[in-house]
Formats: sequence, structure tokens, C-alpha cells
Amino acid sequence: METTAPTPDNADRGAGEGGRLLLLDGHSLAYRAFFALPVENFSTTDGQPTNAVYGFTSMLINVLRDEQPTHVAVAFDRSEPTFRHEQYADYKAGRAKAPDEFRSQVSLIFEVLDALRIPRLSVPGYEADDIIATLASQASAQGMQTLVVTGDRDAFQLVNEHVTVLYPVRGVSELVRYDPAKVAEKYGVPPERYRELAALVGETSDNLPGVPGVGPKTAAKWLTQYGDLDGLVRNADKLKGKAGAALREHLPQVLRNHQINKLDCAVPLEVGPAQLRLGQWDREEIHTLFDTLQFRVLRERLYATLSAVEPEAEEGFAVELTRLEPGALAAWLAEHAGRAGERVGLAVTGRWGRGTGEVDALAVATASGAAVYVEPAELGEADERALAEWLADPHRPKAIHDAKGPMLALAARGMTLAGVTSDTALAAYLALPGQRTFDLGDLVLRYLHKELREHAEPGGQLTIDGIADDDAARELAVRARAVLELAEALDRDLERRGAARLLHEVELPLTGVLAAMERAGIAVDVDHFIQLSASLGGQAKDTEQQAHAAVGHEFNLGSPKQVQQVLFEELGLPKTKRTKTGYTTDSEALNSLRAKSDHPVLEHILRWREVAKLKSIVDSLIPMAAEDGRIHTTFNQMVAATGRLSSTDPNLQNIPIRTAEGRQIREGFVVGEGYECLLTADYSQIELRIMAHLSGDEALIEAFTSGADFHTITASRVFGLPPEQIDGELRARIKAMNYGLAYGLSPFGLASQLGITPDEARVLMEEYFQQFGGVRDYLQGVVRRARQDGYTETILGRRRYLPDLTSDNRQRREMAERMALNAPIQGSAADIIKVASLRVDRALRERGLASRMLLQVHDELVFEVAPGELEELKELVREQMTGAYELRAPLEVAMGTGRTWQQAGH
DNA sequence: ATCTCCACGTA
DNA sequence: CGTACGTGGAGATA
Repeated sequence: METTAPTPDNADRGAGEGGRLLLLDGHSLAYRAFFALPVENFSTTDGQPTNAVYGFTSMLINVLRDEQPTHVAVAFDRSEPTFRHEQYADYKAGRAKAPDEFRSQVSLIFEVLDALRIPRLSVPGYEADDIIATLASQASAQGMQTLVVTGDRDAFQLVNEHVTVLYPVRGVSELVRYDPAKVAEKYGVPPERYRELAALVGETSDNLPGVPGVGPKTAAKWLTQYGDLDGLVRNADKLKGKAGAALREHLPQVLRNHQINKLDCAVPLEVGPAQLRLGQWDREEIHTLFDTLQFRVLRERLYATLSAVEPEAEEGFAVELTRLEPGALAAWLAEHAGRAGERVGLAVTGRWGRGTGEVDALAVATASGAAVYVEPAELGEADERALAEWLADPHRPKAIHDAKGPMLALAARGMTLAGVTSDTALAAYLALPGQRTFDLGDLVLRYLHKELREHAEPGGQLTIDGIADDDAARELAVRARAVLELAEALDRDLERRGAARLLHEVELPLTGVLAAMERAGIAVDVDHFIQLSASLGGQAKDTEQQAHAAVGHEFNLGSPKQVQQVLFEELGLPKTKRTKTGYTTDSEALNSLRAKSDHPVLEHILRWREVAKLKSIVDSLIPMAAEDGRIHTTFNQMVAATGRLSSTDPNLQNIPIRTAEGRQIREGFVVGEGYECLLTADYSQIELRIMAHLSGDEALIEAFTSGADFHTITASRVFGLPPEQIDGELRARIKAMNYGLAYGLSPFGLASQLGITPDEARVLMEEYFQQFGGVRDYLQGVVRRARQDGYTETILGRRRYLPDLTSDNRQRREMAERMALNAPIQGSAADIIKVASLRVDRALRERGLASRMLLQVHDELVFEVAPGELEELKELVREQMTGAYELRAPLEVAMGTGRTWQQAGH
């Protein structure tokens, strides 16, 4: 086709001025989607397949979001023959008729486009590509930029400085941008030569055979050498070899291809580019349609995309910072931050961690923008007291971002923080649990469309109060102001997501409980650790020497790379499972190698790893002991996507327990001075009880309420044997299944774990589900609902969003399915232990006990027992933990006491 | 100095 | 080809 030469007029115009036209090839994209997305995952409950509509709509939304076009249209082919059929009777012959499941979806795509008020164009006798070519050419002449989205490579001939093609790869999830440079890079010819190249190479799907033995490389070489197809034809005689002969023989065919693959840019159309302006879409119609299609995730994305068109507000936050005279803080707080019910924003700087901290400064800002900045260390006695009273007053509502650190820092000054009605980091975690970080600036931008900076004053910075030059003060005041505004936005967002109660009744009060545990820490016996480290170090050294001797030379046992070298290259042992960079040497693989070869080095490596790991844990603990002889971990309340806590610096949630040597480490965690002993209390099989509860499977619930061993009872039902005939082997199989189900275990995985064949595993699962069908129904329902809603939910309404459930990448999709199976179970367990921690904490205070909670390890709480309180504490803990939530398979708690964490285990 | 991979500890 | 985490060493990259 002719490319429109830029006239001085339109060449000067920016893309924004002339507009951005988006043109999609409806059939080609829908067809791509149809084959990329498995139909069994994309159907409505009444059986209407929706994979093509879904994929098409998803691509459309993405491209609307990413490209922000001003004008849009979708072109469709017609079923009638086109001018190309007249030129070449066999055009597109032999192409399989589209399957019924596909054709039924085309009218649904029409409905989606109609609801979005996006014009759909088709003209008898022409293909969608021709319509696109015509509009693109007209748009270029009007100074518009055009984006063509199509799965048809013919469109590459349209590419020029005004026209870009977005071509889908890897299903429908990714679009590659073809500008002139990209076409040249990919095909070796500029876009205006692309037709000629295609004519030589041919196009199977259009039944246009090219020159046999000539691929894109040869074609590009010829075209470059002779300038263009004309030049090549004139010089066809000179071409040597088989390829040259083939070209000469097929010359008429090439010229015919070149005729036919030319896109017509003069299709008679009733509309021009200017009439394709993106209009107002019908919210109600979209709701109804997406409801029938059961597209909830897409609806969310669509709303997010189309409402994000509102202009970005550039302003920051206005604050009026007051410098207070000594003694004036009480009055200021009473006036500005004292009215009941009116929340203020609070921002704190300082350092914190390991159960303590220091406050440098603190700013308070009100909704009107009035703000103060104080440095506690500089305050007089009266001001400090006023500050402490205000901070500790639960009736002075405050919003703060990530309260736990400031709580520790304030506590180190003897101050308590209360009345926090919003922690914006915590709120954002509930809204977006998959995110890793919750930076205040990011959230402010996302929720308020504002920058985290001061609103520029028209007349420059105020210097009246003499502190305008104090950037740190103004910055902190801005943060306080921003937090306050953000808190309002997040309150609304959480209300919408049904998580407001979870925030206010669980997560917010829990922060204080966690801070208290971090402050308390757990006492350790450093001498014990030092001895243990020495003993483990000796063993590691011995084992290392044995390993070197067995191989005949030294190597670094800690280097997987060197271990691979030794095992697979030097010793020629059979290759194990692949990793990204080689073959695994993990303990599972080494153990299976031991079954095939009795080379002693295998045992030495395994033993060394075990000992070295334990030593590294012990060595990491030793320097962690603070001056008070205790280790103060940090609990993170906002990292785990399921709602669990995590522990860092050090991680006290992965202290060894499986092996006897590992348990030696637990001997080093001891009761502190002034206390009687440690108490551990853990939930028995909490996740399985939750699974029984959520599934409502009567047989599984009965297995828990019967009082006998759960795995034995379930095994007895599955195998149809009385419980006393269930031996260790049978029990182990069912135990693996019971736990595996909550993780999305496949027959393959179960097989490899039990050392049976996948077929046997399949049979075993089948037999299991015959007894516990409710579990299967539940698990299937979880995934199906999650796919529709876009998220899973726990018993307290904690959501986990799983967009990958609709991915066209099988690995990602199946991963998301397993996450969906596990998230409600693991997350509900997290909900329950959080509630339990709060209840126990409250009961301890109500009863005025001096015993305290030290650690939370997912299903276990560890306490330090004050003298004479053991019996009362045990009763209290059991009552509060079992009563945390009423499950149909009731919660049970096991407890143990002892001088050390090891002895308190049971 | 910082990142990625592997391996492995816990629930 | 079973979920959720955090840590440390090696080795590559800057």
C-alpha cells in the first residue's frame, strides 16, 4: 500500500494532538484467545464457553489501559467471499471451519463491544485487515497515530512512522510492538518490503504457497541484494543453486501472492477515523453482560482501567506548620487533636528493631492542615507529659503508617501509643495482600493521585514562623497529613472489600500485642549455644575430611556447583532432576542416589549439610542475644500473602525440631529470671479441622469428633478396615493425603511422596473421595469461585487475589489453583491464632497476671510463666485458644511446660 | 556492594 | 507436578 508521506502540516503535530487510533482485528484476536485459553476453565456454569470472549476482552482492556487511545474500532471479517477469492479461487482453501464453541462466542464479543460503545466494522467483500488498512491510512493523513492489534502478520506491511502493530505472542498475555525498526530487525527488510518477503515465503494459513526451500532469511537476502521484488524478478536468471531454480519455477505464484496479500486501503466505509472517538460506556449494560458471562475479575480490571482516565492531580499536601513555644503542646493538642471522634494523622521518624527503638521526631496533622512538629528529646517536662497523655489516650483517634516500629520507639521512652484507628500500611496489606512493600508515597499516589510532597504555595514558602527552612519538619508534617487522608481512602476501600472488621478488630489491636512480644524477647543460654556451636563445628570438620578423602581431593561442600562437579562429572553418578543451572543435589536427590550407588561421599555430604546448617543457625543466634540476655525477634504482620505472620532478625519460627540434634538448639531457649517456666500451647491439626469445617464433610467432621486418632480413623474408612488393622504404612499414606489435599496435591505428587505409581495414587485419591466426597466438592468449589471472583476468602474475610487463575500459561494457572486451595485454609488458621493471641492477651490483663506471651509460631504460642501462675495460665490459655473460633471440628490445644523451649515441647 | 540461585529450617 | 515463609553461602554481576 501507499504510505502517506508526512506533510509539513501533520509532521509537526504531536501524537497527542492528532489523537491515537486503536484498531483491532476481532476474529484473529478472538481465535488466538480461543486456542490459548483452555475452554474447560472458561465456561459459565450453564456450559457456555467463554474462553475466546474472555481472552479478547482481556486483551482489549489491557491495551486500552496501556495505550490510552482516543479513538477505537474493531474490524471483523465477513463470511462472504472477498475480492481475493475472485483473484485466486483457492484463497484460504483447506482452512478448517471454526469449531462451534468458537462461533457461539463471536456474538458475545459483539455484545461486549456494544456495551463498551466501541464501533465494530465489517464490509462485504473485504477482510478486517483491509478495513484496518483503510482507516490507518486515513488516520495518518489526519495526523493521528495508529495502533493495530492483530494476530495476522499481513498487517506488518502497514507499519510506518504513524502506524504500529501490536502482535500477540505466548497466547494472549503479551503483545510485541512492531515499529519499522522491529519489523526490520525481525524480518531483515523494512515494513514496505514485508509484502514482497511474504510473497516469496508464502502463507500457509491463507493457502498461499511460497517458493519451496526459501524461508525468510533467503528472501530477505535477495530483496536486500536487488533492492525490491521487481529487481529480484529482473535478476532471477542470475540466481544460483536450488533456491534460484525454485524461484524461477514459481515466479508466477510469487507474483500472484504479492497481488493477493496487498491490503486494500480504499475500502468504502461509512465512518472515518474521527468518528471513532472513545465514548461513554454503559456501566449498567457492562454489569449485566459481565454477570451473565461470569467475568468478575475482568469487570474489576475494566473499571480500574476506564476510571483511571481521570486526570492525575499534581498537587501535594497543604500543611500549616506551627512552631510551639515551650509549654504550649498541651493546649495545641487539646484544641486541634482533642475533639472526640476527629482523627488526626501522626508521623514518626527514628530507628527501631529488635524490640526497641528511638524516636527522633514526631508530627501531628489535622484534616484542616494544621500541624505541629516535636522532637521528644527536646521537650520540657510539661510538654513531654502532654504528649505522652495524648498518645496514650484511646479516645484521641490517630492514623499512622506502620505503627509497630514507632510503638517500640515510643515504648523505649516510656510512652504508649493508643487510639490508632487506622494503620495505613496494615490497611493496604489487607487490600493488596500480595504486595511486598507498602511505601507511603506509593499508596498516596495510588489512592489519592497525589505526590507525597508539600503543596506548592503560590507565593513561595512561608517563612513567617521561622521554620519554613526546616525541611525535615515540613516533610514529616506532610507525611502526617498524607496518612490522615490516605486512611480515609483506605477505610472506604476496605469497606468495599469487606475487610473493615478484620482490620479494626484483629490486625490493628494485634500490632500492640506483637510489639509487646518483641519487647519481651525470649531468654537464651548463650553458653549452651557456644558449646553447641563448637561441637557441631568439630563434627562438620570431621565429616568434611571424610568427604574429601572419599573423593580424593578437597572441594567446597557448601557449593552446590562443586558438589555437582564431583558427583556427576568426576564420579559419573546418574543425573538427578534439573535445576535452572544444572542438576539438583538436594537431600531428596542424594538419598535416592544412595539407593543406586553406595559411594560414601553421598552420606558425608548429607551429614555435613545437616551439621553445617545447624551450626549456622546456632551461630546466627549467638550475636542476637541483647544485653538483657534475650533475643528479640521482629514479627512482620504484612508480608505473608495468606495472612500469617513472619519472623525475622532472627527468624524464630524455623528453629529446628525434627531431629534430636536440632532439638538441642531449643534447649538454648530458656525461661528468664523471675519466671517459673515456659509454656507452649499449640493447636492440634488446625488446618485439617478447618478443611473439615469449610467443606462441611460430615464424615471428616465425625473423624475429628470421634476422639480417636484422626489419620487412623480416616484410613480405616478409606480402606474399609477396622481401626486396629490400620498399620503404620496405611496410616502414613492417608496422613500424607490428608495434609496434601490442603496444598493442592496432585496424584503425581502424592505418588512421588509415597513411592507408589501415579496410577496407584490416583486410585487411592479416588477411594479417599468416595468416603469424603464433601472435601472434593469443597476444593473444586474453592477454585471455581476464586476464578469467578478473582480472590479467595478466609473465615474472617481475608482475601487473597489470584489473577493468574485465568492465565493462559498452564504452569502459572495451576500454581494459582494450588494457592487458591491453600489460601483459605492456611489463612483461616492465621485468622484463628491471631484472634487467640488477642483473647489471651486481653485475659492476661484482665486477670492481672504477670505471665506473658513471647512467641507465635503459626499454630503455637509460647509463654513465660510467672511464679505461681502456671495452673491459672494453662486454664486461661486453653479456654481462650479453643474458644477463638467455633469450628464444626472443634479446636483442640496441646500444652507442655519446662525450663527450656525443648522441654516445654510435648 | 548487591543480586540470584540453591539448599534447607519451620508450620 | 504440595502451600507459606527467612536465612546463609556461593558465585555472578556491578
